[in-house]
Amino acid sequence: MGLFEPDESIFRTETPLREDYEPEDIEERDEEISEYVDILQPVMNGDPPKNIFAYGKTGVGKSEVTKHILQNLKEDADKYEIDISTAHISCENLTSSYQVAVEITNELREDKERISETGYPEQKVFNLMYEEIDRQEGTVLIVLDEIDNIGENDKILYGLPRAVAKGYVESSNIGVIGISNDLEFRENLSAKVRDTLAEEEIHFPPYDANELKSILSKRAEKAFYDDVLNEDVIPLCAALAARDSGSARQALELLNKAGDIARRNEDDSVTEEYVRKAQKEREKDRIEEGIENLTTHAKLTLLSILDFDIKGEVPVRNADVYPRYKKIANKADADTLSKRRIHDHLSQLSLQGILNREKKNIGRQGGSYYIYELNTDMDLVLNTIEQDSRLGEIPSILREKR
DNA sequence: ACTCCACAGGAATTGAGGGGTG
DNA sequence: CACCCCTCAATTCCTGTGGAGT
Repeated sequence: MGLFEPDESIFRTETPLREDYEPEDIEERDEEISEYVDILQPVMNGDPPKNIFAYGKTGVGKSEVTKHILQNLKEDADKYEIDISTAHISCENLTSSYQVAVEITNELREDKERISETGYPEQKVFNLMYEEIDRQEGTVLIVLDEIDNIGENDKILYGLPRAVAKGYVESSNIGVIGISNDLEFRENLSAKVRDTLAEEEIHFPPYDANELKSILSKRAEKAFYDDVLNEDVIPLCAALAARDSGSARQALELLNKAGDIARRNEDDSVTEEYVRKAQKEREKDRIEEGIENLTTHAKLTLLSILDFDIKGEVPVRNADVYPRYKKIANKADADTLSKRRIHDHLSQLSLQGILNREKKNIGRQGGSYYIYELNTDMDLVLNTIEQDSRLGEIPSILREKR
């Protein structure tokens, strides 16, 4: 018997549950689709496209619907020999207009002619980008997915929509479709950017439990063998996801993971219990990933809190954490950061849900401050941090103190 | 109602590390 | 090689804040 063999107990195929799966038909988003169609209709007559701002929380179908719409638009345009090109830019790891401009340029270029991500002056990159856009003919639709990542730095959102008017681009029309899951992002845009970018808006509401149920059922039919799922599994996944985020991604992940666990246990049916386990595992994975990606000093900060926690001396305030952090950093042979910086790290760790914090105010005697405590299992923290060799013996020393 | 503590968090700046051109 | 560009963690400096004590 080999190391591997086909497994036919649970999954036919996991593909329909994966994040990158593109279904033929989009479920439960008819309204948004028809809004898109109405707005983009003029493009078919060769008129300049309107800029669109699509917003809604993660996993509510913004990207899926947008891809689906542009795919259809392109196919239909082809039939009538209308020139349309599209670029879908994921701004997930892009934090400035500069980086987005580089990415757009590279997306439109051949692979071997990609430009470097740093080094050029900003204006040069913008010019390269406009050149590349100009090379396309007809209408160019640029999707900026998760555009909120660029934060304050919204130069590109000002430049792109005006490129034609200003003469940087002559032979094509540009349409920008911004996608954001941060609802405040739109408000924080400068007025001149907001007016042009959010010419048209499409709002994606969270899915409710019923909508999730129907999405899950469709996918599950393809993914699982018949009668593998217990009756209440899909409703439970739908309910958990609807209550938490209304995200289809979360619901699908849950279902996939529940199946995974069933297979691991060599069970031939997926039960509600597995769904609940999957829910817990998901949370654990999220925290683990968060910790792994912390910088050395953020980890040292976290270990300082953990040290207090071991002795039951939580919650603690930054004023007390800082000296402890210094001690631990010295032991780890790292130089110590400023108090202000540790204050930022603590803030960041709290936002990620790794720490808990609570505001205190004792008036005249000391004004206001935060108190922190661990919001995560100690062993999970230690196990994860132990893998970072830069921290040497520190995690194991702390472990022994437990 | 007013005061006043000291911390939270914004703003400006730096310097090392990625890379470019000529 | 010299000189220029962008990014990001970190530093320094500083103002705004909320409520216990008066």
